[in-house]
Amino acid sequence: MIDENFSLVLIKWYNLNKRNLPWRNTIDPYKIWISEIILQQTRVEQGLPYYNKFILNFPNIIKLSQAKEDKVLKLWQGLGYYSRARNLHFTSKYITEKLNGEFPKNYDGLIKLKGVGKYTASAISSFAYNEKKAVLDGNVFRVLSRYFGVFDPIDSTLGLKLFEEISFKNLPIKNIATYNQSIMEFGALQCKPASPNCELCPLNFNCWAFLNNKISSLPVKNKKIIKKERFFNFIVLANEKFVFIEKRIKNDIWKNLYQFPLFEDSDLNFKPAKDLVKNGVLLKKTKIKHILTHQRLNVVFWHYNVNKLEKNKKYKTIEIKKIDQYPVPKIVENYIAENLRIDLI
DNA sequence: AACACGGGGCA
DNA sequence: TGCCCAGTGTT
Repeated sequence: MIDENFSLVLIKWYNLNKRNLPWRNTIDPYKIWISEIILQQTRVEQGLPYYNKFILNFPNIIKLSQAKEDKVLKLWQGLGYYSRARNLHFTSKYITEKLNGEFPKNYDGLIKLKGVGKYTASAISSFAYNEKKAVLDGNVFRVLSRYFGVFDPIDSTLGLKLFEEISFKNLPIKNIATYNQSIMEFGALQCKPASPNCELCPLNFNCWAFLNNKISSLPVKNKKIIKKERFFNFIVLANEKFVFIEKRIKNDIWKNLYQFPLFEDSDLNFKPAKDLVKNGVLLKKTKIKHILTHQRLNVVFWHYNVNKLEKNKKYKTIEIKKIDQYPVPKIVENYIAENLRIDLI
């Protein structure tokens, strides 16, 4: 499955239709790296403001390596998949301390970095160094499967090998970087997942899926995701000035983010332990459903007002006005915004 | 090979 | 609701 015309058409389309994105105006591997990590499983529109914030706060790898993890996670707050931020920070220190501050200059060096897999190593090595590597992301799977009519599941081992072969064989002789950008941009803007406008597609004259009316069945994916039901009870224990928080340290969602003291239960019948909330007055009880990719969270915020916040071994007592320094999950951020920053207490 | 990991947008 | 998004690390 090789089409000599394929890459030429895509590059031509790209030059006419590409968006102006900040990471495309640089060959600084650091900035390209940041953008690629941010964009993993994330739409350009969602990631763009985070990229700008990141580069503003950490213009180079030294600055990132010197930062506290809390600050890195705070800048990442709301973007999800927080291991990306932790690995980004870890790798910045690794490059600064162990690689003498020098960014790896090829695919083989890049792929060894934590948080950098096949896709990202291909992207950085082609964009920054014009190395001959084909990017293979969600967009590319979609474009290739439709154009060449490939029904092998993209999440199977055999399917993956086949797509790697097809994508590599269709690389142009030169302009690897531009071609890789082209096929991804084409997937994002033209060959969209749902209802693409194939009538005005520059590849429609030779697109297998279009010619066979199979656009909506490609690409093929095997696995279905199962949602786990969980029951979270956050105890917001506060007086006028202070509140308890804790850090999530287990290998679970939101690792290394902060939250109000959490009591996870197996159903909705939770009641806060008396010794924790003694002398407290229940001001408000807020129930919220929070849907993640793999989990359905049933969250209850139990908001208690107390006169005095006694020292607690398990929890950290912080000033409410300083709570914005701590990275928190989106649902906690929402609660803070609606209940703690305004004059409720 | 299968699974865990967030949050938002769209049909 | 279910699927997808510039995927990767762990088990």
